[in-house]
Amino acid sequence: MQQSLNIYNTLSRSKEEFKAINPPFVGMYVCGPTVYSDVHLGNCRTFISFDIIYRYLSHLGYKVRYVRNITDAGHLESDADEGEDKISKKAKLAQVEPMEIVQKYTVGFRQVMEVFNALPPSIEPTATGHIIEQIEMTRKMLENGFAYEVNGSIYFDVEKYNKEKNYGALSGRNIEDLLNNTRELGGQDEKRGQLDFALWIKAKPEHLMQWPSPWGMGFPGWHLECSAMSNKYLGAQFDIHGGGMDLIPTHHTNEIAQNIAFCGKHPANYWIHTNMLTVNGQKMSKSLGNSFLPHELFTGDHPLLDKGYGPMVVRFFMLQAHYRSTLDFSNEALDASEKGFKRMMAAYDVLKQLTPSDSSTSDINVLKERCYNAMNDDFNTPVAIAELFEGVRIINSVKAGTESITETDLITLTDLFQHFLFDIFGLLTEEHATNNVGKVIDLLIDIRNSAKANKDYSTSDAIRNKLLEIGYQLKDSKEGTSWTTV
RNA sequence: GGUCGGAUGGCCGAGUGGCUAGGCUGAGGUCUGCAAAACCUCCUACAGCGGUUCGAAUCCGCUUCCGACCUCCA
Repeated sequence: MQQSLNIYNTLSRSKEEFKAINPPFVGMYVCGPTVYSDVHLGNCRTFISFDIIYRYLSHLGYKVRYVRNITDAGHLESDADEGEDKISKKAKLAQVEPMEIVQKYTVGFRQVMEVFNALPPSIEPTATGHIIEQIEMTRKMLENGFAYEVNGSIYFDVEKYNKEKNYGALSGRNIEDLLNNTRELGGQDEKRGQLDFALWIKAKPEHLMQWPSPWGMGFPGWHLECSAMSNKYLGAQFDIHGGGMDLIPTHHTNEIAQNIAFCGKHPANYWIHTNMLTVNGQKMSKSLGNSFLPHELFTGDHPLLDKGYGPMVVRFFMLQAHYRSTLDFSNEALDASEKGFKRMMAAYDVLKQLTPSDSSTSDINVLKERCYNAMNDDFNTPVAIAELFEGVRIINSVKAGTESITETDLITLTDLFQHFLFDIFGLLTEEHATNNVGKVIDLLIDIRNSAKANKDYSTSDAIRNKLLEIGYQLKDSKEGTSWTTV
């Protein structure tokens, strides 16, 4: 068995054995959403991926402090540091308080996460709740000579930073290439260098969101809140920092620069980045207009969808691809996952009813080992699921009587399925019918059995077909008739 | 244009220098009054062209195509 957990680290571009700084404690920071609009499915994929990582680390016995921020200020319309704060802009359009926008989309985000059965993080701090920390950090960066003030705004001096440190360490780019390829953004001449970014932005009087600072009224730049909050809750150096891949070149690169400029320490040992969800091969994004909202997916109310899919089917679909691969979104792929998910869950129900024998025809311990090996290899959920499907085959074969399993192995297998399906993958069984419905169906099964005994097949078929129409499927077997919801 | 990453069977998706996942679909079979489910078997793929090697889909080079980032984006 592969004992150790290996994680692909963006910093080294290779898999590394995971070693916690202070075991059994693990600090993990994940960049959360900017709450100016609904989260779409691509956003969800990232948070579901980190939910799995959080769950697996916890399952292994780590005490994880999982910090995921809510960015509710500072995220500008463009990186020219000229535009308006995204939330401020939305608030003006809707003629509401910025905090109403923030509240609406924060609540919406949490609801969606709950529907996907993603565990809430240990701490969910907000940018507006940490203005003081951000001002303090900015002050320190000025003091350390990595930032400069222009007309009440503070900018980070990237070229100066890069003389002492490696600005492109995370993205793998060198600064000359970046300088040569930076597009002319225009309208921005306060900054000394093209790559410089704002730490603190002077607010115009009409700005809705602004706070007092040593440099006058203003608001913090995007990137800064994550540096400030990770530092506050996880310390200057912690174990894991994550987010979507699209954050690597700018947001995370700048975060690292800020933390180093602030205290000289690289914030995180392992940088984990999740890949994009695509639609017809293209990244799902708000600006491309190809994004799906979770409720559109659940109801099927979207031009690209033939039908709706349950949140657990979507979760299972996402787990069938590795988090570092792009995943393409289509009806066909969702259909396949839906069937696979139902088969998996049906097998779990069967598993609970199996009767043990004196010997096992399959090596359950090897199966278990394979499942853990898969997860230990950079959280390889698709391989782990493939192994579990081998378990499904065993379960169904034992039920059919073509294979057998000992009591010890049965316990191992049951634990394995429970741990993986529910604790680690975070799946939920679809709500089974209430007891009363179950009793009524059992009664109908009895009546149908009498009819069958009398060879009154028109009655027995009618019962089966009508039940199927309203969503309950009967399955005859040697042990009797069972039923499932469709 | 620059940087980086991909191209896997009908579809989705793992993986990897020799033992060639898995799900879905399709075909056949077993079971069954018939269905459904389940189980068994089959359809055996790695973009193209070279090279390294006893052996490559896996390593190297070139070509074609696709994507991401360089503008806000998980």
